[in-house]
Amino acid sequence: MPKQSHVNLSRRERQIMDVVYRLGQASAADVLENMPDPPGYSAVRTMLRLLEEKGYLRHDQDGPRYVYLPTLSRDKARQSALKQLVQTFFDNSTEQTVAALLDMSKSKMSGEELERLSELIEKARKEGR
Amino acid sequence: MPKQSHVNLSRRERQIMDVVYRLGQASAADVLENMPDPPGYSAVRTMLRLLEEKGYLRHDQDGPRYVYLPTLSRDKARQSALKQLVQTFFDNSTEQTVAALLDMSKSKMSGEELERLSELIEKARKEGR
DNA sequence: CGTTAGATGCTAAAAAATTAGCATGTCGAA
DNA sequence: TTCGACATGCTAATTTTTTAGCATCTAACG
Repeated sequence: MPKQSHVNLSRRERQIMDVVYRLGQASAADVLENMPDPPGYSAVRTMLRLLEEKGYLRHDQDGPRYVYLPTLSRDKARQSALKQLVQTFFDNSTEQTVAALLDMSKSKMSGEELERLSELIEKARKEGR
Repeated sequence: MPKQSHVNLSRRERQIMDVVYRLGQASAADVLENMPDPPGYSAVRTMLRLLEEKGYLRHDQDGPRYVYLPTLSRDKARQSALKQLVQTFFDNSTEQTVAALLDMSKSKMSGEELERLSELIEKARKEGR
């Protein structure tokens, strides 16, 4: 079993990373507001500092406060999260995963969205040849 | 922020749940073999017991040994994991998620698979009207 | 210029997670 | 039947995570 860095976060660390990825970037206060069962402000700040020490986050100065950003690009993080999920829950089958996604959200998707997806697949098919 | 049960697992708990979901069911030894940076056998057994206590797993007796299974159906677990991922990394956009999946794996997908996906989308479009 | 609101740095205590160890039970083969 | 391999049950110690508190700094505003 190779180790996956993403999998090595503790519970709070992961919760915080999720918030940061969701928001793109976040101050301690932002994180606090967007966390389930939030601890104190101080606790959040400590975790952010730790995550930075461990290399998962970096911060920019925004006036008086720090704004934290992931060091791993959203794109890479997406890929790695998707891969992990597809492996764990869908036997590594992209097809099954897409099927589940469609099934979950088809009622919420517009015709245009479905149209665009259709085109994406067509493109993939052509490139495959 | 509502709390998501899946998000409340500790690191080891999550690693173990992932293995169990991946395998469908697993003995302590199975889990051990399929874990990154595995601890001792004893530690794994303890976690399995705890996860059962907390209601995430149940066990069947298989001859002399326990085989653990998730209490939440794979289907529900899939949905919940997908939802969480789509929210965190794809701005809640199914379209973007599917696009990323295709992009990640189009080279590995057969023509038939792509064909079937195409049909799935057609079906969703028709149902949408 | 001085005060205040809100930020950080650092440290240490409290709580939770993780691990290992030992006693015990059971099944199958010699 | 007895032994060995391999389970489990339970408990306790260790390690990591998680939290809070206090001292200090900074920017903005009256």
